[in-house]
Amino acid sequence: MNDPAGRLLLVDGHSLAYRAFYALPVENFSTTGGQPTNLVYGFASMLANALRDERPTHVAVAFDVSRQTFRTELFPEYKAGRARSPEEFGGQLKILDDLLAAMRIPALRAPGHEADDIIATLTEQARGQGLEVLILSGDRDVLQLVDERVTVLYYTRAAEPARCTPERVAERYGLTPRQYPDFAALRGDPSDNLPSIPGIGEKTAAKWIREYGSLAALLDRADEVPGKAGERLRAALDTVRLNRRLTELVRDVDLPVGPQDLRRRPYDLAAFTALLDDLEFRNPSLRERLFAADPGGGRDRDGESPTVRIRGAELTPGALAGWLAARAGAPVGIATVHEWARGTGRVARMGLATGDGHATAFETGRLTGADERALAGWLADPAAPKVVEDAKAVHRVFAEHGWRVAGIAEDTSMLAYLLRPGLAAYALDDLAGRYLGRRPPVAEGPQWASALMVRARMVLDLAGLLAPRLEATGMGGLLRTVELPLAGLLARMERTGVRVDRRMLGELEARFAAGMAEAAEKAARIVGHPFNPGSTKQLQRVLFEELGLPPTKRIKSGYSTDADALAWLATRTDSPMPRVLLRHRDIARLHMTVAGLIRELGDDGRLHTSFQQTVAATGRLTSTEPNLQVIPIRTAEGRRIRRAFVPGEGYAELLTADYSQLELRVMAHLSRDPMLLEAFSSGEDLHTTMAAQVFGVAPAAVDAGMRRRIKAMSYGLAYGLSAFGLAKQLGIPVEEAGPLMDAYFARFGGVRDYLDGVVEEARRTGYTETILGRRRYLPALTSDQRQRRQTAERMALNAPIQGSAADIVKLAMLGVDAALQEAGLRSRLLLQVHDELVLEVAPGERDAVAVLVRQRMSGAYPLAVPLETSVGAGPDWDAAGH
DNA sequence: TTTATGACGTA
DNA sequence: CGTACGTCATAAAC
Repeated sequence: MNDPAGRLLLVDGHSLAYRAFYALPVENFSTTGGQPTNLVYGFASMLANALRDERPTHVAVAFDVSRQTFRTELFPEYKAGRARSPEEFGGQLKILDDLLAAMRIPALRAPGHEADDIIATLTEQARGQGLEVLILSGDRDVLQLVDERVTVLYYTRAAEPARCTPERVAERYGLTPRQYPDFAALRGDPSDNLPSIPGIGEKTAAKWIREYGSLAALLDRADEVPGKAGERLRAALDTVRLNRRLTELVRDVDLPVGPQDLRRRPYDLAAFTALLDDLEFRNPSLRERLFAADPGGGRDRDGESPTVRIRGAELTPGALAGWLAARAGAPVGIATVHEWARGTGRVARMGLATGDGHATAFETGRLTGADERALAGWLADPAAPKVVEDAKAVHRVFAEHGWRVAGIAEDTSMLAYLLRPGLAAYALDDLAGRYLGRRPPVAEGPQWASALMVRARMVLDLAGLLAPRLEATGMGGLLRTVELPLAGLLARMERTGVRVDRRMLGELEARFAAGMAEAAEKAARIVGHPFNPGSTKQLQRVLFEELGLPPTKRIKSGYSTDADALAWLATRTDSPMPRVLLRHRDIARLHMTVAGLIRELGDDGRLHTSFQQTVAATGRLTSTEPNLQVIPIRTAEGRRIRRAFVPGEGYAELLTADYSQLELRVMAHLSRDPMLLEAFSSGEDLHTTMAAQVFGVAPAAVDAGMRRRIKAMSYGLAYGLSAFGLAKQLGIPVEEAGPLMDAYFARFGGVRDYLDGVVEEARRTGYTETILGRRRYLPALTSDQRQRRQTAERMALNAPIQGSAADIVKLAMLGVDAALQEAGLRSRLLLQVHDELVLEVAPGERDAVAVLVRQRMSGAYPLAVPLETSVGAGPDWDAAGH
């Protein structure tokens, strides 16, 4: 049904918001910052579906302004008795306004009137202009507007709204739409608090309206209505008349816009994507539906850049050398397509673009020999500035061709990460919408060449936008002297990988699998039937129902079965079950780790992890596929896995070097607490020295328990530990933990002052800062929700400590790598595990490497306390540890 | 098939 | 009611 005049979709905003809010459990929908999003999510989803299914040419959303309307003037009890909406409701309505603004959909409000009245008014006007009207609502009052050209999409709990046409209304109520408000007035409406007539229900009300044709006719002839029901009607005439005035929708509200002003417009893509990111809406289906509903198409046409038309074409063979030479010295944006995913593989195709509007694209496999040499030379030229989307990936993929890359001047993902860490993703496709208001074309299919040119230009434009912002925040140096050089180093480490003994891993896998089976059988014997100990749900049934063990901590799905809970159960019962389950957990965990390593192992017998440089909000690196930062170390069985990490062909040993108490030293440096500084310079065991201070005894008199408590508190403080948490950690009553903290701060008060000060300053400025100026923004610090605010406070006091430690380790990595090269050694960095570096040592280089690593690590950054590094070497990772 | 949850390893 | 992560298996939703 295509209508030249168009289709107008009118949405009852409050009604839809209300449905969304109660349809989706608020506890499942909130950002990591604690902002509830269930309402916005549900609303966006319903709206996106309606836009997709109805394809309206015009759209508006109407909202109630407040409860004060002409109806409450007439009838103060109108809608009284409705439960006050929870606080999460109103807050999300504000976000809804932002969402609609970004989608360029008008949000209409009219003081003194309800959303329904606005809808009725626009419907009336649209009817006059020949528009088809669709009304999306969960409120039946709008049914009175239905006619041949006006359909109500009535939202119930069902997934799809019901299409209410005149036929449907007749079917459902036996009434015409015009008769609906008559019927509603007679019946009353509990949700609007309209009184009903005792004894008169839906059936009678509908019958009367049908018989008499209208409410007016019925009331005129009220005397003729027979029986008890007639008496009741006559007793309630005033009520019914009032009801009728309340149910009639106003069709001439004074509005600043008419239907013609509601024509759909392209999204404000920058605002729109930024909002989706802020809300942490990552559901691809929702995102896709919302983008698909953008009348702007959400996608750029080929060949156009934000500011200029790109002049370029797929490269003629032999032309690349000339193209590059003509642009000598100018920053060139690069976009690539790899042969396989994960930032690895060779480069299949690439696009290049400069700021003057020139661009080109080509397949690397079809370059002439001269072009290939020109490209390799240009890539390796530090004086040829390159602007890329992901420097580490660029280093890695070009290395597959044997080409070294130098002169990377900007990296858009790094820029965006430093400017705003903690976002879900920093790929071009994520950033372009937010910052350029455009969506990059997909570099596939017949249009790949122009798409790559546009993408390359977008990379360049994005960097042009972000780089000045980064300079303004003082993080330019961090980018250029730490992160960009580190990207090259990480690419090398990833490509190198770490050798593992496949056979040893295979044996461990079998051993752990057997151990799991054994523990599972033991558990089955105890309860009398087999079950899956890996299933939390089955575990809960076995423990708390079948064995009747005492309840543990409550979680969403019942009672917790985590290690703490099982250990507690073990002390509370004679049943061997908790211990068997703990054993099963341990082995299952080890099995999983080993199986994962085996799966990731390449044909070269080495594990090539990926280091993520733009994930952790504090500035740390992370490791994925496999995650080599979580290889077990605490138990003997776990360390067996470390023994499988060995030096590769041509190398003699592994060497590990780690910082001692790096975060505590950072805390001492940042707080300048005199006692803590002194404790570090004494050279004695740190925790013992501190315990002696706190407990007021000689260091020799400090026992293991005292030391343990102080150590736990020192580390805990850097995480925002409370007395309650400390008590739980140490297994002591809160009444003991409080005084312990007081005693600690009596000696190390500077630490407390510092931690308080960090939070205070972050609240003022909106962000925390590390020693290298790396920022973390924490807007939740000023939240009026306590829980949210306190979480942000803990993040605020931890971020400078963890982040500065990360800064130092990154500096150390660069220092170590540079020193190895300067010394002409073959030994090389393999892994970083937060405060530990793992190297592969060439024969005969161990002592030189040990000295150099210690020097560079301890000298990475001057702190107010010495940076101590311990170094060990051995035939495997476990043996190298200390 | 995809997404959410609980659990747990590391620093 | 202690920060920062990634991975897995299971269960639920689809």
